[in-house]
Amino acid sequence: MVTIKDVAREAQVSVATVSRVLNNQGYVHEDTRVKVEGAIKHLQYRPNNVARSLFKKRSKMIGFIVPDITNPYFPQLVRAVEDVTNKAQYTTFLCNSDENLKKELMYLESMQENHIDGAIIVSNTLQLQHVDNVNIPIVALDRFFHDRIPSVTIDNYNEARKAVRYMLDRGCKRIAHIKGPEYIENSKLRQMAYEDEMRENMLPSIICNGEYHLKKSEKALIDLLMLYPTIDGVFAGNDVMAVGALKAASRLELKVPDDLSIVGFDGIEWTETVSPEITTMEQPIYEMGKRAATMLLELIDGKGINDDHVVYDTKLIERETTKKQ
Amino acid sequence: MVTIKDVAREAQVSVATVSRVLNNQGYVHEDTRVKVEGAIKHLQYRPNNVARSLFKKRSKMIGFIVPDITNPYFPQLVRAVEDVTNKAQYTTFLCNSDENLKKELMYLESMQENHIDGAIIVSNTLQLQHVDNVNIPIVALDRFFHDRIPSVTIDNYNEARKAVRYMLDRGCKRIAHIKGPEYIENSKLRQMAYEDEMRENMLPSIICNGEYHLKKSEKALIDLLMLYPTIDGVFAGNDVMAVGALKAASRLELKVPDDLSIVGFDGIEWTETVSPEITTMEQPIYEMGKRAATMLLELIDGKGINDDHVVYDTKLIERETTKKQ
DNA sequence: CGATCATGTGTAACCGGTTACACAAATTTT
DNA sequence: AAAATTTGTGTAACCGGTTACACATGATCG
Repeated sequence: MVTIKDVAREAQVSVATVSRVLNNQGYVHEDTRVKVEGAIKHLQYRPNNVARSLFKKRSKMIGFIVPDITNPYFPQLVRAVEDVTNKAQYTTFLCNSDENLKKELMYLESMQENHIDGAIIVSNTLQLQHVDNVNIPIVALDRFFHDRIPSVTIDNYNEARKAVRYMLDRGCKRIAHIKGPEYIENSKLRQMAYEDEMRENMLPSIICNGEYHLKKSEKALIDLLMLYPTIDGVFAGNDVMAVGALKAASRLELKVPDDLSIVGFDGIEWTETVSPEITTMEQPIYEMGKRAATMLLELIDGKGINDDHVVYDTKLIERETTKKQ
Repeated sequence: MVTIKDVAREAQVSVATVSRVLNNQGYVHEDTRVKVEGAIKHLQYRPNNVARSLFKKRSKMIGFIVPDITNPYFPQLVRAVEDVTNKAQYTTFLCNSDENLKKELMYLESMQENHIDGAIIVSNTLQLQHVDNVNIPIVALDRFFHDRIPSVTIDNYNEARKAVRYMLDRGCKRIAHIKGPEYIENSKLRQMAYEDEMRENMLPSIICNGEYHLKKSEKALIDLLMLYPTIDGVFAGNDVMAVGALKAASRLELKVPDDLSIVGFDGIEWTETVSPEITTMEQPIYEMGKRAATMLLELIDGKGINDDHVVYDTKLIERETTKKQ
């Protein structure tokens, strides 16, 4: 391995001078700079970032904890974060927590040990106390974390109400809801929104559990539709379950949207891969990832952030699973 | 930050002793061990992995270069790699190359600078020379790289022939192929297999270009079917394009599989989210990721690997887009 | 009972960078 | 022309660990 000493010897200067050239700071005579750069090129020298991190206490790495990268909501988020951080010369390391506190804590420790400069976290299980003794900037993404932890989210409650209201506007009366897991705050908020909107319209709520899971929501909806065949609309707690709902309709040979309207939530690509394409509340997923990453970099650079809690709007994408006005 | 010196002072021993306790090696008296462990717990000490890496020249980090994490083939691969490497106390850092040589080289450099212990690479653009001056173990995944670089792949050519043969067996005669990008070796092999299998059965080839892209393949197939409405089968170069083909059929109100059979390739989850579910040649994606990661760890540990080039079989999953025998 | 070996611990060099500080030479200011 | 400042470079301490080596003590053995 070529070290800074080798370069110094080759260029007949001290290591300090080489370091100055590398970091482009302090005084270096033009002739010396040329000599050193020549030596660097000649020896194919690459500075050792580990040594550098040790001294500077900056690793140029950030961590990203997601529940599960195979969940189709997350790849875009990861991509966005990577795009931003890489542009700023940071590398991202990825952790799948499976919504499991133990794993999350393990990852946080590992991040600490590796001198990570900051972290982005999608979690409902982590508590303030857990991240408090990790002494690095943290941004919460997709899920609100704590007043003191900056976050990038959407307003799940109000956007979900909009979705239900839209279905009501389009003439649905007997709308069912496929809910996600209760321990996920977002999922709970969407359910509450559905219930409140229905209640305010003097309509009964009817809910089944899809667990954020395609097959489970398909099965749950089939069972529900057998019991209550007059259901004319389904608001799914997320797109994965909306796809499940569509499959259920297909199994039961219901026409979508004529017999049954379906609205999803999230705006993942799956909703466009199926026929008919699914109407959904689209989150600006990539944009959210970008924003979180940008905020994190600012925090790392010690810049205060103006709006610590960014809340994005969703966009109703009218597709083929709801009736046109 | 609590350092090893703080612990040494607290436990009234030398740093060497603390280090011995931490690494569980060398002689340490039981009483001393207890004292040190007490101090560690008391001070909440966590060793600094950066310092450790600097001396040991082992960072306990591995790199993973994929073309694009938002491509639905890759998340499972990433997940598998992470699961294996994390179990061995490694962290994984992820890089999206966009099949772009410049980015790949940039990432390789960054890995070198960060003293990465090894890398897994999905690439067609990188050449041996590029990875040769990076002096770390490398495993190629999904795509064959070079004789000297261990790899985990499938036999694209023969498995694709099986797929076409299966369609012929099921009575399809006028089978078209939606091909992927030519610069991707796997895609080229699958196309060749299609052509060879058709030729050997005295049947003409008919090919359109889907670019591994849903919308493009949908459009390409619609155009093709307009010109040649008697096509009775489509072998898609991957599942994403098979989904596109299914949408095309739906647009043209063709019945699948009665009017048109469709077979995909890869075995990604998308094929199960649509109706009808798509028949596909399933790759053991998770298994492949696991294997590649395991091989890499062995290489890092200096163990020679017996079979440097692992080739997995695919499995024909008969679903609803092909006729039952 | 002296030699040999296992056990237990500390000192200091080392990993590969960065930078505070010292100092000399060149340049500018007064 | 002397003083002050800017420019250019090297020495050595430092970041937080690991480990070779030295040394002391106690146990084992012929």
